[in-house]
Amino acid sequence: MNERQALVSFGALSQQTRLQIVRMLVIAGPTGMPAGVIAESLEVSPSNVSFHLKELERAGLITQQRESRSIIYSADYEALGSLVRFLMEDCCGGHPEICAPAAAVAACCAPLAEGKCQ
Amino acid sequence: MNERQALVSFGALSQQTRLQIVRMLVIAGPTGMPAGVIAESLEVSPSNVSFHLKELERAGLITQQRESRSIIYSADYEALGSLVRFLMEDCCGGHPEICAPAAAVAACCAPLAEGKCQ
DNA sequence: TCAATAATTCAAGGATTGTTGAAATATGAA
DNA sequence: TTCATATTTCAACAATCCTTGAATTATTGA
Repeated sequence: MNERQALVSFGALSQQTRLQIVRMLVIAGPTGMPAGVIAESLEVSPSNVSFHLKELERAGLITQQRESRSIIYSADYEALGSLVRFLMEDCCGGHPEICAPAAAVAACCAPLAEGKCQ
Repeated sequence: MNERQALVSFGALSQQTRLQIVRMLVIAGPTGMPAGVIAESLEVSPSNVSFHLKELERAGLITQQRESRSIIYSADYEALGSLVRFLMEDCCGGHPEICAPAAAVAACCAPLAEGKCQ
C-alpha cells in the first residue's frame, strides 16, 4: 500500500453509503452480496449503489464477480488489512501510544480465529 | 469514535497535503510544529496550509496552541489511535485475516516503547 | 504608535464528487 | 424471440471541496 492507494482508500471510506457497504461486505464474508441486495438493505437506489460500488472497486477495497444475472461484490480482506497496516505504520511510526488501542484489538483478534475471544 | 467522526477523519486523510501534514506532526511529536514551518516544508502557501490545518482540526486529528506569534500544531495521538481502532474493529469484526498484518505491526510497536524493535 | 512577522479569513473560481431518473446492457426463462 | 430481472451507464444538475491572492487579525519589537 503506497500513499496514492491510501489516499484513494481513505476517500472511498469517507462517504456514509460506502462505509456501510464495506461493513456489510466484511460481515457477509467471502460469499459476498449481490448489488441489488446491498441497495435494498441500505435503501439506496440501484444506480446510486452502483456508483458507490464502482468507487470502492476503484479503491481496490472490494471485488466483483458475475453470478448469473447478479453481480456479487465481496470485501477484499487483503486490501483492508493493508490499509490498516498503512495507517498504523504511517501514523504509529515511533509512537506506540497511538498503536496501543490497536494492539489491544489485534490481541483480541488473533485468538478470535480459534474462538478464544468473545 | 463513532461513524460520524470516522467519516470526517477518513475525509481529512484523503487529501495529499493533509496526509503529509499528519505524518509530519506525528513524527514531530508532542512539541508540534508552527503553521509557517509546515507550509515551508511542504511548499504550500500559508493560506492553503491554514485551510488544511483547519480541516484536520475539525476532524479532531490535530490540536493547536498559540506560542507568541506562531500557532503550534500537534498530532492528537489519542484521536489517531481511536481511528485505527475503529478501522480494525469495524472492518475486522469476526475476520482476523484482516487484522493479521495490523497485529504484526502492533506486535512490533509495543516493544518499540522499550527500544526492543528496530 | 508604527512597522514587521505569523497566521487566518474571505470571496471568487475551478475541480471534483454525489444524486437522480431515463436509457442501455447482460442474462436467463417462457 | 420476447419478456422480465439485475445491473450499469449516461447526462444533467446540485453540492462539496480545493486553490488563489488580497484583506484582516494578532503579537511583538523598535
